[in-house]
Amino acid sequence: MNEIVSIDHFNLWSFDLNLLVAFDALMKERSVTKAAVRLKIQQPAMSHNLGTLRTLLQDELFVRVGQVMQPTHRALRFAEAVEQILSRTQQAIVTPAVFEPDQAEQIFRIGFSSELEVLLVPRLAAMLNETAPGIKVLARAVDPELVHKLLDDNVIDLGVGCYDDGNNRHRRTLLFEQSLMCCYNPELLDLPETLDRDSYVGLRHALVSQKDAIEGCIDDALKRINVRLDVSVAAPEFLTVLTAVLEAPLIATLPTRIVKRYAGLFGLATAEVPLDLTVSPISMVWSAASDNDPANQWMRSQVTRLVSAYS
DNA sequence: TGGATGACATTACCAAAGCC
DNA sequence: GGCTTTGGTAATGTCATCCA
Repeated sequence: MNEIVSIDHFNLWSFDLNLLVAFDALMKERSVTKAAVRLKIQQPAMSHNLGTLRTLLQDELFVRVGQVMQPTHRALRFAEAVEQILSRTQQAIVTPAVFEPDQAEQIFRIGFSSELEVLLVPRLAAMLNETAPGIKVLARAVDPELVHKLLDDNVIDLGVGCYDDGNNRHRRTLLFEQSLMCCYNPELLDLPETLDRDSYVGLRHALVSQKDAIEGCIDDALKRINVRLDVSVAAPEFLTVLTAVLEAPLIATLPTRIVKRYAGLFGLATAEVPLDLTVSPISMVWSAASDNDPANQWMRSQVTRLVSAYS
């Protein structure tokens, strides 16, 4: 088993690694002049390189035998290591960075607003299980006000939710516009099929809130139209809000996608929101530093594809 | 003929000073 | 405090030449 040796950067810095290239050329050509031609430098420059190598390695390295520069025993041993170093370095330089999802082993940390977490994570899990079994997703609810800091601190790789542009360290793409619907338990609330504004405002409400404010995520939209709701329950998870509505005579105002997907499962009735509520669109945000990272690019494309399947 | 060496030119690096 | 400019120094390369 190879011993792992820590790199002494200071000593390597003081040793010009181009000397290894010069040494390799000398080994292959067995001639200072031909080695110089190979590296497209003049013969004296190569001679200087050989002189420096002789000083650093405290060995003649090459001795002239007739027309040939014959390597010493020390040079022959050194050559094996140099060959490996240069060939691996060249391979690392010329091999483009590619991301192979079926081979990759990686954990993606994605911050979601709770609607997107509920809608996307199950499909993301199914997709990864099928096409990229080594990739895992660590999902977490992220406050819109914190998402850019979490990206900066490398706590999350992507954010998907109701997020703004951030600054020039961040990138954002719009995924879809949001709309809202209401749902309630028809056994606890006797409401007409079409709700009017006064009836809606007069009810007790359950809302999703990832902030301290009980008015929840639609707080700004309500303020714009000068409406205040009587909020009985505000919780960060949609599931909590849906079960609250199931148990209590409350009405929930939630993203249309959530209502259409889960209201039926809970036996809840649905209704249009009788207010002109304009809420922020759903975006995906990431750090500029990971903009060209193939793995991050791949995950962004997968999220975009899964989201478009809902549209 | 081919490697080694001295003189000179160019380039890179570093530290100090000035500016915002 | 951070960035840019400037001048000094060291490293590196080329040319010319010497020597084995």
